Amino acid sequence: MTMQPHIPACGNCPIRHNAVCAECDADELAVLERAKSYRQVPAGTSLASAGEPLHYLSSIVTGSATMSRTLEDGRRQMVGLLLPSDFIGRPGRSASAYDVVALSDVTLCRFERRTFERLVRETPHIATRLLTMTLDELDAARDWTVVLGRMTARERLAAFLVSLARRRARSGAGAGRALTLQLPLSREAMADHLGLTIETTSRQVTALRKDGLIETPSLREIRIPDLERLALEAGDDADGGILS
Amino acid sequence: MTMQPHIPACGNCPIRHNAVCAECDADELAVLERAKSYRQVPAGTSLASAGEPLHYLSSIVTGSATMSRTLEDGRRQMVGLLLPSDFIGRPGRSASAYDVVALSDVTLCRFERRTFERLVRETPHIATRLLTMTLDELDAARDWTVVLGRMTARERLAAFLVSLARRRARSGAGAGRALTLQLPLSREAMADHLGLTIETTSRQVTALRKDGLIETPSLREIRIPDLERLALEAGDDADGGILS
DNA sequence: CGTGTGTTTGACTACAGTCAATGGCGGTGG
DNA sequence: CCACCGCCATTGACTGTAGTCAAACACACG
Repeated sequence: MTMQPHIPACGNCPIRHNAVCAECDADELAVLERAKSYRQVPAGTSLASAGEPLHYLSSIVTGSATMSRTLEDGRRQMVGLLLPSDFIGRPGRSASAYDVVALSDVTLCRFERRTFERLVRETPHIATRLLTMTLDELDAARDWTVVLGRMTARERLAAFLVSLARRRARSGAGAGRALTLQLPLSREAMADHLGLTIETTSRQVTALRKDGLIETPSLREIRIPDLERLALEAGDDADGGILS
Repeated sequence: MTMQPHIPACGNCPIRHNAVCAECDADELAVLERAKSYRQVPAGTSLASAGEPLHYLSSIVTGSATMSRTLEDGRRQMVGLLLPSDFIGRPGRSASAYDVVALSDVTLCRFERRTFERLVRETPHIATRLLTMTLDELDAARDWTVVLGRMTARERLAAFLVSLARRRARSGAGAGRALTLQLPLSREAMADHLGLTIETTSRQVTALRKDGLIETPSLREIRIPDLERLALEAGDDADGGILS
C-alpha cells in the first residue's frame, strides 16, 4: 500500500513556494527537513475519515484528492478539491471533519500532528503562512457557497471549470486564450462537487459543448477555447472577479 | 449616523473571552485598549461592500450582521451570519470580499487595518486566536456547503435553526430541552442564507410548525420544544454531530 | 382607521432528479 | 489479435421539489 519514495530536499520541492512552508527561510526549512516524512499512496486510498483521528497533517506534493462528507442516506457533498500544495488536517484538532480520498496516486509530505503543532507555535513563518492559506480557503469555501446556493446547473459547471482553469493558470502553465484542462475527477466526483446528480452534470457538459463553450477531446480532458466567454456563463462578468 | 458610545475597558467587555482578543493577557489587552475604537451603527447600515476598500477591521460587540454576495441579476446568497465576537474583514487584504450589513443596531470594536496587521504580527496571542477562529469559520463554511449542495428545503431550515440554537447554547443561555430563539433575520434574510426563495422558506416554517417541530409565538421568535427531534430533521442523527 | 411592509398561502411552471436504456472505452482472456 | 465484459458516461422519458407570479393576510405605524 505505502511505497517509500525518494525524499527530495525542501529546496527542490515542487510545492516549495506555495505550500505551508512557502514563507520559511533556510533555517526554518532545515527544521522541517528533519521533521517531515513522505508517503506515497495509490489512487482511491482514504487519507482521512470524518470523525476518525488523524495522526499526520500533510501537504499534497503531487496528485489530487477530494474532501467530502457523506450523509447517512448516501448523499455526498465535496467540500474541497485538494491539489498540490493544499493542506490536509487541522492543527489543534485530533479528528478529521471530513473524508479525504486520493483521486490519483498521491505523494504526501507529512508531519506528526503534535510535531506540527509545535512547529506552528515556534516557527513564525509557518504560522503566518498557515493563516494566509486558511483565510484563502475560507474565501474559496464562501464563494462556493454562493455557487451552490444560487446558481443553476449550467452556471455551477461553468464556475467549476473557470476556477480550475484559474487555479491552473496561477500555478504556472500560462495559457494564451485557449487552454486544455486535465480533469482530475470522474463525472461522479464532479457531481458531488457541484451538488448535482451525475446525469445533470453530464447533460450540462453536453450543453456547454453544443454551445461551443468547451470541447471534450476525451472524457478526462476539457478544452476551453475562450475562458472569458465561459466565465460569463458562470455569472462572472467582472473579469478576474468573484471566482477565486 | 454614527453614535459615540461609552467605551468599556477590555476587561469588562462582553466578548472578552470569545473574540479575537480571547487569549490575550493583561499586557496585550493594554495594547489593544490603546488601539481600539468603538462605533455604534443603526440597523440597516452597510459595514462593508464587496470590492470596496475596508479601512477598519472590527469585532461585533453587540447586535448582528449579514455577510453576503449579490449577483448582477439580483440573486443574493448569505455566506455568514455575524453575531457578537465575530470578526469583520481580513488582515492582509484591503478590500472586502463580501457585503456586510447590520441586521440590528450594532456595536463594533474597531482597529485601523494597518494597526491590526501590526498587532497580528507582534502579538502572538492575537495571531493564534485569529488562526483558531478562521479554522472554525472554515469548518462552518464547509458544513454549510453540504447543507446548500445536498439538503432539501425542509432540512436546510431545520439545520439552520439547530445551528442557531447550538450557537446560542454555547454562548451561555443553557436551555433544558425546550428553548426559544430570537431570530435576528427577516424571512428574506433567512431565505438568502438557506439558498431558497422567501416563499419556500415561509412554507417550510409552516410545515415544521404543523409537524410540531417548532412553534412560532411571533414572527421573529421560534420555540423549539425538542432540539434533538429537530436535529433529526436536519439529517443530523449523531447527537451534537456534524452541524457546528 | 388607513396605508405600507413583510409574510403567508395558492395555482401553476420549470429545472433538476429519478429510473431506465443505450453507448463507448479499456482491460482481460480466449 | 480480437471479442467480450464491466465500468463509466450519455441520453431519454417521466416525476417531483422548489421557483414564479399573484392574491390575501397581519401587523406596525402614522
